[in-house]
Amino acid sequence: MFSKACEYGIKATIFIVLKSHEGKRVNPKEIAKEIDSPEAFTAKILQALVRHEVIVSVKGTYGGFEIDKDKISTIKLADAVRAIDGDSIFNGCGLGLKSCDEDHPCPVHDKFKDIRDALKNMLEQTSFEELAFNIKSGASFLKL
Amino acid sequence: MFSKACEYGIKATIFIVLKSHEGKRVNPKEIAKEIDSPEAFTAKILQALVRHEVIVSVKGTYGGFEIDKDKISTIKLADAVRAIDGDSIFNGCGLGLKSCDEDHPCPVHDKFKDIRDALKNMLEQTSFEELAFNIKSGASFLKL
DNA sequence: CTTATTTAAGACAAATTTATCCTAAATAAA
DNA sequence: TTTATTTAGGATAAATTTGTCTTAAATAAG
Ligand code: SF4
Ligand code: SF4
Repeated sequence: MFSKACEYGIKATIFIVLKSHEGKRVNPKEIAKEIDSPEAFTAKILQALVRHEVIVSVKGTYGGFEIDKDKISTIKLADAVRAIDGDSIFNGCGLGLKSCDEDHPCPVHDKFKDIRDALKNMLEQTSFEELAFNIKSGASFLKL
Repeated sequence: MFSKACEYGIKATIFIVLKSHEGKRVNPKEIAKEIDSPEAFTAKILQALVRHEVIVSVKGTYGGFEIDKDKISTIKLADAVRAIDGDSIFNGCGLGLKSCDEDHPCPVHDKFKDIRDALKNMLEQTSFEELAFNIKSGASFLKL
């Protein structure tokens, strides 16, 4: 479904939201430990999230990654997915014809479109704040 | 979503269904041309479909790949997907935790489960015969 | 039985994704 | 300003997926 990079990116963003709520910044080491991911690879993914303005980085002592407090509630799953995997999951799908449209669809188009749209809606409607809240309350987990 | 191999496998199976309806066998060359895929790689995928008993192979002169006529209507998208990509798409998902269950879910579990189940249902309910019929009627296409 | 034909299988190669490592650039503290 | 700290970026490596090629095995026709 998602690339490994995207999975790490989503988990990392949830953790950063969690920490940003407390007004704290986090570094790649801490993040990788928390989400059980390879540290250097995670750092690369964080760079991509910064470039796409999903998260913010601060260099130097006491630096790290964070999210603007008043922006936290606006970030959706789709933002992280788009930053890392692009939007192929939103428009490309099924049998991956080179140039497909409603008038020249692949055989699974009608069946597939509904699933793809449901996925798209879910990703665009689910906020990281909501996901982070469930971690905090112990309803869900970032590793194991 | 699906691997390239799985995409080719699905298209190939649709084409084989189409030909089997006419009582004809097809070889990898013909299949690859029809679905616009690399021939040798497609041959490998056909082997996997044979091993998983989705299609049947006949060696020697006038040999090729086919599907038992009375079995055609029973084959579902899920059969080909399982044969090639395994069942990770049916149970693994979301953030890919190592050992996840309802009691120890990842943060996206609740959101994700619905999509995954919808996908699973679609794959298990859609028959290749139905897809092949749409090709035949010109409602959908295998390439371009 | 012999031969031509076709799939099966395994070794190999290319491309992509995942992951690591080292150095540069930025920044804040002292 | 100097130094310590931290992210950014590029080179490299490992693993996986995608793709090719050659030979073996099976089978039907003649
Ligand atoms: S035709 Fe429809 S289902 Fe098939 S690849 Fe294009 S958008 Fe996806
Ligand atoms: S969505 Fe549910 S089943 Fe999928 S990885 Fe997360 S916890 Fe596991």
